[in-house]
Amino acid sequence: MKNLVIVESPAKAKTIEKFLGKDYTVKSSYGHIRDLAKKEMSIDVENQYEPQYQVSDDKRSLVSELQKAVKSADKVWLASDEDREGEAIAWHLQETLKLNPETTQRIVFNEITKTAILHAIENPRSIDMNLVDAQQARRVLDRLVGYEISPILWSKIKPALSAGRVQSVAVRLIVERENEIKAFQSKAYFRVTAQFRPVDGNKTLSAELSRHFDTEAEAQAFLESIVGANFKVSKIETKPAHRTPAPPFTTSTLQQEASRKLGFSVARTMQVAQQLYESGYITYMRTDSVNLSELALSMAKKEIESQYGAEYVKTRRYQTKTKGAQEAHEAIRPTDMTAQTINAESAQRRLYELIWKRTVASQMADADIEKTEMVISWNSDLHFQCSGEQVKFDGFLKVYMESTDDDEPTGGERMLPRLPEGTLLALESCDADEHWTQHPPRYTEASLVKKLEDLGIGRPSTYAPTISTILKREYIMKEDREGEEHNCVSLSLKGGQVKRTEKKEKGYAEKGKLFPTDIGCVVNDFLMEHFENIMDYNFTATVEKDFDDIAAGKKEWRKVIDRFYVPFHKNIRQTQQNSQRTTGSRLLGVDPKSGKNVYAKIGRYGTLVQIGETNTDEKPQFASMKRGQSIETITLEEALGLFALPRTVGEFEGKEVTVSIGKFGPYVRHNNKFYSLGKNDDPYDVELERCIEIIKTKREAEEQKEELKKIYPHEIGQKDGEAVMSNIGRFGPYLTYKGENFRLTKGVDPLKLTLDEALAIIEGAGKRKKKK
DNA sequence: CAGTGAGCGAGCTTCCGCTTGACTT
Repeated sequence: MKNLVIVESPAKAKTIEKFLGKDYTVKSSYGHIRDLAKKEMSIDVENQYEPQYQVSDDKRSLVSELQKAVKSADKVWLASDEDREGEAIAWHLQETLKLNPETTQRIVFNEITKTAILHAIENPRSIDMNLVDAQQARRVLDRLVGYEISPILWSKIKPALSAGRVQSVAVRLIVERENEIKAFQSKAYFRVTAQFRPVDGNKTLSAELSRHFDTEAEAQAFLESIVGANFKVSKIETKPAHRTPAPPFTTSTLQQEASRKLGFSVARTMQVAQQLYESGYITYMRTDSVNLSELALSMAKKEIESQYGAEYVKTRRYQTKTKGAQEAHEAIRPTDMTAQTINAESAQRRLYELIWKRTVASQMADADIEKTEMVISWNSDLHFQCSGEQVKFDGFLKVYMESTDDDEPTGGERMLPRLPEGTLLALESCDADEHWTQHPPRYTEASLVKKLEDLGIGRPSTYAPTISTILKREYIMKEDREGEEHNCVSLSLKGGQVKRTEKKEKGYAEKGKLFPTDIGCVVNDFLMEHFENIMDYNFTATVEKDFDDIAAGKKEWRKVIDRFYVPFHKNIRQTQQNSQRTTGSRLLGVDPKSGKNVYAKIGRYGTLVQIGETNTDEKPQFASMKRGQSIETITLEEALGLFALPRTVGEFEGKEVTVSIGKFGPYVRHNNKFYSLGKNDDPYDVELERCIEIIKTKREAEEQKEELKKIYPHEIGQKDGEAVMSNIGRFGPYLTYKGENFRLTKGVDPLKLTLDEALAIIEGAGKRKKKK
C-alpha cells in the first residue's frame, strides 16, 4: 500500500476509492475520533484553558485499525471536510496517529467528483492551525457554558436538567411564542365578498371589499347601503410577472419541505436521507450549501433539455446567504439526474422524488405570469377588488413548487375575464362573514429549525438532535390542538334582502406543534434572569465573529475564551450563592377539609400539588400531576382530585383491588401483586372490570412464559462436541453455541431449525463479526 | 420494582458537532 486517505464518512470513502485507483486505500474516521472527556470539565482553566482530549471508548478499535493502516502506508492524506470541524478532525488524527506534520498531506474537496478529487490530490497543504484553534475555542466555550450552568439548574430547580448555547435558545423561542399566544386577544371582524355579473354578460366575478368591518352593525349598514348601487369596472391593469425557482436543498430546507409536503419529522427526514445517501442515490445530506457542482449543473441541463426542451433550461449558480455557513459540501441533490424516481420503499422514494424535483427545478427557466388587478367602484370611498393570474410560460412550475408555512390555505389563483374599464356590473349577491383573528402560529420542528438557522444557531448535523434533546428533557412537548371554536355570524345580501345566519366555526387545528412545559418555562425564566447574555439571540453570532477572527489569525483562542470566561464564571458563583431555589410555585387556594393552602409546583420528580406548608412541623401532603395538567392552568378542584390515590376499585377473588401510581407508572394491586396499567388507562377512573382484565392478561402471559420455559432451552443438535441450543429471550428467539449468542431473524421458528440451518446462521454471524 | 417532595449526604445528571452501527437475553 502506498497511499492512505482518511475521510470522515465511510460512504464517501467507498466512492472516492473508485476514483483514485489501486495505489490508494481510503479509510474513514467516522467523524471526530477525540473529544473532551465526558465525565468532568476536562478543561484546565488555571492553565490557559488547556483542553484534555481523550479517544472516546467507541473509537478505540477504530483508532488502532487506522494506526495499523498508517504503518503500512508511505504517505497519509487527511481528507476530512473543508470546515472548522473537519480541520480539527484532521489535526486530532495527526496527533493521535502520531503523523509527521512534514510529510502528512492535508487535502480538501467540497464535492465528490473525480475532477475535484484529482485536483485536491495535486494541491495538498498542511493543517491550518488557526482554523483548528477556532474549533477548539468553539468546543471549549460550549463545554464551559453547558457544564457550568447545568449543575446550577440541578441544585436550584431539578436534577438532570441541562442548559447549552443552542438548546436553551431553542427553548426560549418556544416559550416566548407561547407567551405571545397567551397575550393574544382574538378579535372578530367581517370580511365582505361580492359576486358580480357584467350587465351584458353571464360570467360571474368574485371580488373582495377593500376594508373589513369590526362589528355586525357596521357590516349590516354597509350591505344596506349598496342596495341599488351602480357598479362598474373602474380600473383594470395587466402586468407581467416572474416566478423563480427555490434554490437546491440544504439540510434545513429539506427538513422544512419534507415536513410540509410529506409530513416527516425532522429526525425521520434525516434517517431516510441517510439511507438514500448510503445507497448512493443522493449527495451528502448534512450541508448548509446551495452550491451545485459543475458536473451536476451539466447533468441537470441535459436532463431538462431531453425531458422538457431547451427553452426550459436556465443554469443558475446559487449563493449561500445563511449566517455562519461553512459550505464543506454540495447542496443535497440526486447523484444521477436521469433517475427521476428510484425503486425503493415508499418513504425513500418520496423523499428522493422531492430532492430530484427541487434540484431539477432550480436549473429551470422562470415562470412567466400575467397578473390582472381589477377595481370595482360605485358611489362610495370604498371599492371592491379582485386579482387573477395566468401562467404564460410554466418554466420550473412544470416540475416543482415550494410550499409555505402558512396554516391558512391560499385560494388558487384564478383567471379574470377581460372586461374593459367602464363595464357596468350587476350585483348578484354580497356576503359579510364574521372571522376571528388568529394567534401567531406555534413552531413545528421544521419551522424551529428554520428560525435557528436564521439566527445562525446550530449546525446541519445538530438540528434534529437538538430537538430530541429538548423533548427528552421535557422542556417542550409536541402536540396537536384543535382550533378554537367561535360563533360566526353571516350576513347575506340577495335580491335587496339581508339574511342573517349564525354557526359555530372552528379555527385552524394545529398538528405536531411545539409547546413549552412547566419545567421549560421555569428553566427559561431562570436562565433569562441569571444568564441573559447566553440567552441572547445574538450570542452565537457574536462569538462566531470571534471564531472567524481566530481562524483568520487575528485573535488568540485562549484570550477569546478568557474574556468570556472570567465574567461568566463570576456570574456562575454568584448565582449559585445568591439565587433562591426555584419551583414555579403557585397558590391554588385553600383545601376545604383541612383549611391548609394548596400549591402547584415543580418537585424533584416533576410537577406536583401540595397541601400544607413546607418548613413546618407538620409534613405536607404531595401528589403528582397528570399528563396534560400544568402549574399555570390546574384548578383547585383538579388538584384536590389528585389525592384520590391509592384508590380501592372493588373486590376480586375475595381480595381488595386498588389502583395507584408508582415509580414505574400507574398500577393495579391485588393480593400483593402488581400489574401495570395500560397506556390509555386513567388510574383516577379505571373500573374494576378493566382491572380484572389486566390481571387476567398478565396471568396468561406468565403461563405462556412457563410453557416456553418447559421447551427452552432446546437442543437442536451437536457440532464439535458442543451443543447448538435455541432459546427465547427478552429480544426474541436466539441461538447459543460455544458460549456465544446469535440472534434469529423475525419469523424464524427456532423449533423447526435443522442443525445445518442453525450452523449456517452461526457461521454467517461469525463472518460479520470478524469483518469489524 | 411499586415513592419521591423537608433535610442529611452518598453518587448521579450536563454541552455542541463530526460520524455510523450497535447486537443485548
